[in-house]
Amino acid sequence: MFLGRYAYTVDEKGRLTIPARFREALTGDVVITRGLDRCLTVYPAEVWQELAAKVNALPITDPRGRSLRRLLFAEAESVKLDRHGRVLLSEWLRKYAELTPSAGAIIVGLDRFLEIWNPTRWEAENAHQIAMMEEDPALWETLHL
Amino acid sequence: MFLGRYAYTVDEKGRLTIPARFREALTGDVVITRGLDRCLTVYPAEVWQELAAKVNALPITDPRGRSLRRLLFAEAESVKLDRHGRVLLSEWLRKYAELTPSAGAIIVGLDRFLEIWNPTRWEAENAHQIAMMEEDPALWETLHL
DNA sequence: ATGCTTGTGGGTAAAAGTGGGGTGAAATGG
DNA sequence: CCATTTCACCCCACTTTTACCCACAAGCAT
Repeated sequence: MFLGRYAYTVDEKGRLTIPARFREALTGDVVITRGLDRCLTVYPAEVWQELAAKVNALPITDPRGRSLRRLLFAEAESVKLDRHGRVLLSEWLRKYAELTPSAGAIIVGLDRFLEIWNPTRWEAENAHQIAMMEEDPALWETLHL
Repeated sequence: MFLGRYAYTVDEKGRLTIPARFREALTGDVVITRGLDRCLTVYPAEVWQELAAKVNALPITDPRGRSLRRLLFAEAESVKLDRHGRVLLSEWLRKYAELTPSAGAIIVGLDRFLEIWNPTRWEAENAHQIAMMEEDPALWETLHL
């Protein structure tokens, strides 16, 4: 269960530390790929398998299915954490999510997977989220206990 | 079943004592997140699971689903009580709910979960509740209990 | 009164975060 | 096919933060 929002640095080599409390669930292979909204997504192997299966089930005749396939699979990387719990992000992925040493990175726990954000982009997204909820309070209904 | 209102202090390290009578129901993981009206909410693990399951059911391709997911999970923290029944609140959550060592905190039992309030905000909210009830009793009819 | 439980504060040892250097393997070019 | 270079991986070292432990103080009940 990944929860919370953490600020970390990206070093000159393109390495990013994963929060210590998440590492236990990321011992094996980890898949990093492009996410929607210009962030990166990080999946434990099992969760990735599930997601891949769902995408593979989409008919190849659906243009949206083809796009989603390319978005997820084309730039995906299977990596392992190093001894200090860091992952090496390819230059391509770093560029996609605008991750630089000076800007740093925000790691967000989303229950079953993680997202990696450029901090200023995350702030903007956050403001956007709040605005959307205020505009459309009915969305909160989903949360009724 | 959480009931009652209790006053506690927040120490310099950001720790907050949970009332002793509540601890029995909070032995495992506890999830703390921001609530509406600038308070924090505290959920036992089982109650949180219910919430999380509902949000996870939303597809990632729906922009509103993504926003809701990020709102709920990103600002939540999974914590354990320490040996003395205290939780450590992140700086971010403390700032959101205006919790400082000098102000202290009010813990409110709300049956299935708890709320944590800045004392003066709680008083204002309390007065607001009563005023609303007295001014326009008809408002409450819609709840038809 | 006197134990016991609860609330509060602080100190310390361990772990986490960050950066840099060396080594071997793969890639590139002649 | 060989020489050179680049890059990823592993190791080490330093700094900061976290979490655990203990000690004291203040009720409450016996």
